[in-house]
Amino acid sequence: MPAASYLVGACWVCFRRGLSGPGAAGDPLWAAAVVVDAGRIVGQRVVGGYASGPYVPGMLALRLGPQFEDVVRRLTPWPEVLLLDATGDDHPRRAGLALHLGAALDLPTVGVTHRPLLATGVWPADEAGATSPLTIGTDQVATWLRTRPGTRPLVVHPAWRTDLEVSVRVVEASLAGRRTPEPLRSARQAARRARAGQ
DNA sequence: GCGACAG
DNA sequence: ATCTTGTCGC
Repeated sequence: MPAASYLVGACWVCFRRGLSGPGAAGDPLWAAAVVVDAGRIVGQRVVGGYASGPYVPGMLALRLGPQFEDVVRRLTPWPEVLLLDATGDDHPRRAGLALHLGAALDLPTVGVTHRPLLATGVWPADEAGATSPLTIGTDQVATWLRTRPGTRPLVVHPAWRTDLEVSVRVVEASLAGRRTPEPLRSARQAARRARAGQ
């Protein structure tokens, strides 16, 4: 039997260039979602829309939740896991957007961010694959992951139906030699391309 | 009062 | 998010 396809999805939202500060409801945006199979894009959707509210730390879902849900629902084929720039348990109410979106879509999710929201932890060694825990109190809620030497580590957040171990494994498997997982890069590129067309 | 603060 | 600037390395 052939090896099973491993379909990894990702979604991204970008705003008009030059927008600064927290923004507001009604900000024009472009949302993109992709599905990648062994490094190849096998599904892609892009949609224009408007922000539901301003950006407030801890309430990202109120700004972008409906837009992410809308674009991902249009995706075919359906991925096995979805990556997005958001947190899971690293949140004031242990309910970051990655958790919300996975629950709403009944789809396993993994958050990937540049920095933690509340959690703290020392950076891992400067070697590919090095990790260190990010904790809130005594609970590990996310993992620092050095995806490439000499670059800032990423924060990997377990979210809907994923755990600390699986989330790191999914991210490492989708790096394709870059610092950022390839599906997320593709989704960002698709959103920006749509923006450029307007 | 001041800085921090997923995107 | 998005912008700018500067630096390092291939």
